[in-house]
Amino acid sequence: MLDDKWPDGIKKTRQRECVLTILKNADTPLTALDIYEKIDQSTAPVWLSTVYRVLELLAEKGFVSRTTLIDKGIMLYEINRNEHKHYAVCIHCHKRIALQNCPLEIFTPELTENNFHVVGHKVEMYGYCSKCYAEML
Amino acid sequence: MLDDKWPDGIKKTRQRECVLTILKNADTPLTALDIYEKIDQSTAPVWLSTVYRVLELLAEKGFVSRTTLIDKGIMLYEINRNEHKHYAVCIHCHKRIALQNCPLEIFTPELTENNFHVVGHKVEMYGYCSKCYAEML
DNA sequence: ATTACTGCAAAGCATTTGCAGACTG
DNA sequence: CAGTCTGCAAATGCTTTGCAGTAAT
Repeated sequence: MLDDKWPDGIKKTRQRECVLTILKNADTPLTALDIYEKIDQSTAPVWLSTVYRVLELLAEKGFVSRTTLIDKGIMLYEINRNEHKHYAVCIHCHKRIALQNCPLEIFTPELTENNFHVVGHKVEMYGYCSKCYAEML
Repeated sequence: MLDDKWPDGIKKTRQRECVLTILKNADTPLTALDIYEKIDQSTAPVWLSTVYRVLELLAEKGFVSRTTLIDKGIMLYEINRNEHKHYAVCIHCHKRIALQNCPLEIFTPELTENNFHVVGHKVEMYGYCSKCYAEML
């Protein structure tokens, strides 16, 4: 995906590849700042505002999807690999456990009834992971 | 719920009842500003920062739950009435259609396997409502 | 009376925007 | 070369915080 040429009038730049690579290698959704900090700023700097702009572009084009942290309203980005879109999120340590099942067809009849055209979806379960739950007892 | 006495050392105040009433009467999640604007500031003013503080308290105590708008990271609050927790959200006009089905038992085996203790959950479908979809064509 | 809560102002912080120079195709 | 993109700085806007006075138990 996007290894060679980018679509339309969208140019392939070092900064964009930088962000994309990090997202590809991530196994959990990242904040813009996370991504910024993973970039080696000493040799090939990429500004935080650029990271935001790249993320916005990628989201707009459908290459990444956005979520938010529960408590704070901080935006998280993850690459769309058509998997790992459902998580159990620990309220305490924010660890995310990817869930495999996707039962969303169950909503389909309701949605067609409303003439709603689905583009994406999000499922998150909130609670305590085993470790944090143990600590609380 | 909370009609009479409030729990623990938590005091019942005009401001808190104000916010709570608005949340109870709302049929869709609201932002802090929405709530602030619904309060009659000319006769019984409640400051926006107070609204935030009340919402934080209510969320902490489990009386309201939080969501966020998709594109912007703006927090939405809705009262926990153990229903209407699943929405189809229009990307364009932000209209929310409440969904009735809740197929989340499907996740249960995975969660117990991970020793994850569920407290809450959220399901949101993103797309275009019939009106906005028609406008786009 | 004690402790918690609110008004108010100011700070905090994630995100966005404007503009001039740099780079891509 | 034309049209995009990025560095950089400054602004924006939601949310939080500090403090002194006010109200609830």
